[in-house]
Amino acid sequence: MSKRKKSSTTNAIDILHRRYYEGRPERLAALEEARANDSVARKIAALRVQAGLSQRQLAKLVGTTASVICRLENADYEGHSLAMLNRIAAALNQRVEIRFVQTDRRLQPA
Amino acid sequence: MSKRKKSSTTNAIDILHRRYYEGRPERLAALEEARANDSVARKIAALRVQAGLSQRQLAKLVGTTASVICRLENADYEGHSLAMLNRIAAALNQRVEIRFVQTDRRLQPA
DNA sequence: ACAGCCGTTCGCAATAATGCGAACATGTGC
DNA sequence: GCACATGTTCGCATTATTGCGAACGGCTGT
Repeated sequence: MSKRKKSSTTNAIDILHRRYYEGRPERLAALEEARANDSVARKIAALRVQAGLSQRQLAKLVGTTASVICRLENADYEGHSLAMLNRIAAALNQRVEIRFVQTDRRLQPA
Repeated sequence: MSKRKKSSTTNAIDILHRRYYEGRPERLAALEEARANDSVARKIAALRVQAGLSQRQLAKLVGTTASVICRLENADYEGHSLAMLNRIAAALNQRVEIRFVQTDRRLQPA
């Protein structure tokens, strides 16, 4: 595990990444979790809008209320369950697919 | 849910599908949910074995106990949460990726 | 102004997942 | 037999998510 800095990076994100996350599994996990939550929230919202539904309409299809949908579409929400994702997916004629992908290599800029 | 259903009839699955699932969103959802749960359970187990870890070892990495891991690896378990999946993924140097894919047409055995 | 729909936030009860230890059955090697 | 490790199931306390109504601000059209 060499620590030599090989590339003279001018990218601030890389620097910040090295400083705050590299070698800190907990922080990396928290980062990934936040990213995942945001991603899921956005996907739900996108799917709903794409289907031309309001939160209340989707809520009715899913069998819940608008406040619940709103909560799910919030990027900061951390309570996503597969059960709920499946219910939403089923209501929108979709299915949820879950994959585990390696994160060994460096992450690329979004 | 039955795992082995290899009949000689080529359209038995189609017939059963039409009879029990078509036009019944609730049953379709339940079917998909069972399939998804089984899939997730298997993926967790596969990842753990692939990493050469026992349930207790993974539990320690994740920050829980072996009984919890065992529960997660059970195909009938319905309580999968993104939080737990992320914890497991992080412990195994992976990240969870979620996708919604359309299931408009007839579903096909993988 | 009014009615209507939109997304959003709050609070709280009810439900469900997690956390944890204990115990069991199985298999392996000493 | 014994010790050890594995996967498994059970019960129960703790924690978190869901369910639901109510209310708010914003926006549109009448």
